Amino acid sequence: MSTNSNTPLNFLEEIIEADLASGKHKTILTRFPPEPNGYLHIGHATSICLNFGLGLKYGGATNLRFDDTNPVTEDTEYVESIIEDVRWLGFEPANILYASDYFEQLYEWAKVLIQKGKAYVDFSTAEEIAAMKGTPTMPGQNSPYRDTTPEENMALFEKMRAGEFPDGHCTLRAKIDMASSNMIMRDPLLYRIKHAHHHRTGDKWCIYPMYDWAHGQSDSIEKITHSICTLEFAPHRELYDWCIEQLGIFPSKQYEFARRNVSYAITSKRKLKLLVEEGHVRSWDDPRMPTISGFRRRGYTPASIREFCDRIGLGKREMVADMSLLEFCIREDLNKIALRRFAVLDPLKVVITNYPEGQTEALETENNPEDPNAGNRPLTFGRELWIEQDDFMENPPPKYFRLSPGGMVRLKSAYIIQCHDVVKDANGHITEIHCTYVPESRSGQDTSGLKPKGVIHWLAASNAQKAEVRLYDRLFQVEDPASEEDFLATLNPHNLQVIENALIEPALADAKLGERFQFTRLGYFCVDPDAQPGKPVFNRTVTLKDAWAKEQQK
RNA sequence: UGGGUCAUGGUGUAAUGGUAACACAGCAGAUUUUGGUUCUGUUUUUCAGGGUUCGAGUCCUUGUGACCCAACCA
Repeated sequence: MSTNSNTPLNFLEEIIEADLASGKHKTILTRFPPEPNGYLHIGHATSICLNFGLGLKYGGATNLRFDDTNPVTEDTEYVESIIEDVRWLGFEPANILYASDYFEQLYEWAKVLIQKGKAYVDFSTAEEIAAMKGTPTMPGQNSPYRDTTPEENMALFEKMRAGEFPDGHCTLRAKIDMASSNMIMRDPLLYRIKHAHHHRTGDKWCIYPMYDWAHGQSDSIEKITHSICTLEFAPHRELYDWCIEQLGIFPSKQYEFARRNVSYAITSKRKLKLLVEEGHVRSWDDPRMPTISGFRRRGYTPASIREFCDRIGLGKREMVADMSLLEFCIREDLNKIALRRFAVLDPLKVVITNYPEGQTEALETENNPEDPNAGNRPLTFGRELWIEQDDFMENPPPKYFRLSPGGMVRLKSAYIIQCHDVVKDANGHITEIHCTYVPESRSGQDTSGLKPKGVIHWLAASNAQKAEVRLYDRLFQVEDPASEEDFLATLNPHNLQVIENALIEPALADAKLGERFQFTRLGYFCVDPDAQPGKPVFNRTVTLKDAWAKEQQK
């Protein structure tokens, strides 16, 4: 989160600064409250950056609190991955807490409500409750159990806890207003019976609080000052405030912002799960997945994701941020820090006919032109080289300034070469090209006076190594796959291209997990966890901007 | 025919009654031993009607449109 005072404040920052200025709060405390029932995705990342960012910006703090009130969907596996993802993004929670830590307190508070005549045990079925709920335009009807005495309710609620009723036999409901124009206020359910094993409390409980009874009170217990959630919870705010007021506890306040979506991505838990289960991707951390673990494996840096979250802004209207902004952020970050390396993904052999057979020569090139401190590395030049197929055309179109028959090109950090022969097989496919090099054009001591426009990367056949390279493209072909009737039909068939036998320079052969590189002229790449000693595997994080590809599309 | 939230370029976000701006994307050019980076220029904007005002994206009013709410999910 930027602390630049020149940047305009978003509406939450305005609220916080007003609260701080008025003395309503001396410091702020926010929270990120995931339910541990799935893996975190880019949408969660924006919420994490928002909550932790505000805590940091205003010298406050942020809790990570698991909203673990529904034991049938939750698991410690998710707890662990969520903690890992939050830390990977670069944030350290002030406290790692669980709504389940507050079950006893929430139970006591429910009894307070019962004593006040503000809650009752309802034996209606789910269907009956739904039928009595009314509709947005018609008031609901009171439950026949609504006027049970506090004494009776207290005994019944204790029986609920004691396990004397089966699942779904009854619920505890707040007694508010069945005619409220806000559907949420029509006697909301507070507790339901679930004889289920909870990942933290085990079999201690068979009644579990609903979101509305757990969330606000958990905020209050932790003395959260600004409880930030998405817009769909706006109608819940009335109930949030009602509960806190009935109990007379610390008045945490809820503020809503619009969920921040990203184009070409999907954030529905169900749909993400489908992609994994049906094998459209390999796993939850597949580099094509919009999960935080997917972005991590893809090679995105935490800084780039934080920068993206800062740049997309914040508001209260439905929005879809451009994936191209995320790509801009990762390129911007990696351009500064990634070491440059040569790799040839689609090799074409070049023979330098005027270079002595068996001879090699040591050259040098910069590790990162954006960072003088990154130093240099050695390259080996020789008679036989590899270049990209794309960097040679027998019949080049206008504006093509790479290699072609009779044409000249600079081999980066080496010599200028000129093509004089194209060798083809019986089918007419080019098998290799023959060139001459200009001995006096050696980089750094060029006296040739030649200025070819094209500069291409290359590898010496004598020491090029093999590697597997995985090229990823957008998972979906449409900007908003979630709105499609069949989102699977919009999967990009070319979202993954595996190159088994790419060639890399020796300096890349022992790259370690977590290292990121720019493959010169190709894009940014990182080491995949599938890599083994002697068998490197690289993922393409993002391509470089490609003005030539754009020119060709015209 | 209820309530809530919202409406500014292609996408986002500012402008808090006083010249509609910034970023990304796009386009054009300069530089470049990465068709990268960097730099310069540039196309495109206030949902509609009415009103208040010297002056309205902003205030009032009437519409229109979008999203959310009738889970023993969060």
